[in-house]
Amino acid sequence: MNPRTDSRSTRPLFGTKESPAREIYLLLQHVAGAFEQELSLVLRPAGITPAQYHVLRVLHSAAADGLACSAVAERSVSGDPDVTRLLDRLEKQGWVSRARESADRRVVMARITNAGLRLLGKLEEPVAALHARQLEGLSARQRAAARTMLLALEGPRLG
Amino acid sequence: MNPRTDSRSTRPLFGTKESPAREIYLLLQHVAGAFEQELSLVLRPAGITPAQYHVLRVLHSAAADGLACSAVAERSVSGDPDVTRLLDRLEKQGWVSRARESADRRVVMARITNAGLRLLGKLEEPVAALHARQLEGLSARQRAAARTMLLALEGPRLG
DNA sequence: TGCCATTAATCGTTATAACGATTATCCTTA
DNA sequence: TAAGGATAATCGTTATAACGATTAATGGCA
Repeated sequence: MNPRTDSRSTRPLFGTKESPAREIYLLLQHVAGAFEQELSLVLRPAGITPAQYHVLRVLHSAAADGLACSAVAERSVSGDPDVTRLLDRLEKQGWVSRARESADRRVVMARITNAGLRLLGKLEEPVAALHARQLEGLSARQRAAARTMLLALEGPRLG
Repeated sequence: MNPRTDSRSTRPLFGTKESPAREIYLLLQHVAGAFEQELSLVLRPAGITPAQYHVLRVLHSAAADGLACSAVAERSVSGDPDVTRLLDRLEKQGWVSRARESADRRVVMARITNAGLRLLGKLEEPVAALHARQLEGLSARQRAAARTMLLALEGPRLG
């Protein structure tokens, strides 16, 4: 592993005199950032980013029907404010195709291509292995608790 | 709240047929992203980003001694690969100062200015309020569990 | 002492994120 | 049915992130 990305492995934890709430905030950002960085390393040989990978999976679950660009944005992890250009890049690489609807000509449907499906197939195993490794510090019981907790943190935002 | 940032409040959750490990990964990214976005809104009037705010706090805890740029990078939440230009921006706004060491002329020490300290002072209350609100979905017991869990997730990375 | 590996920070460049404004299409209703 | 508001996607621009290469200074060692 190169020294740049490795630096995150041995970085000292941030100050100990943070408020409890801020400590949790920082830990959360730290873990989420490390996980995403690790995923990006796994995806790099395929030439896609974590956000692009997630969109491909979303489109996969929509299958042949495709999904309107706005629907893709809504399901995006980061509420991507610019799905258009993210799809531009995926389309240029041949992983998705886009077509304007005939019914409502405002909407553009995005679909994953066969090449995109093959790409997801190749990535499935290494990505699953990564996630397994990332969670290996938690017992099965702790994982269930983690899920509950994250849903509780997300919940307040859902109105 | 504007419609752009509000979209994240009502976004449907991602697909239900994800693997357990991936579901946790997505929840984690989702919550971390939402929290950071909310912090960025609180910081916006002050003209700084969450990463810059964190660096200012790190420098604050280092007080007058200052901190080498490399030390700042190590303590950065995202292992910032380009602290130089982040500090450039903070310096241009007057929140930090930099000076090359006389002992070892390779290292550049960064220090927070008095203006930077005043800025942190003004931000302290709104940021604390935000974090309190973000965690209001968790009981005190759950917060302790969350901290333990996040440390367990981070731990494996520390060798 | 002079050389070379190492370390600290910066810089050049490309890619992506973020924000606002714009265009095209549709829907409602007066 | 024509006008005005709403919605979908795109585009223009600026700022930041990411990556690699480079420069400057140090320390060890023949």
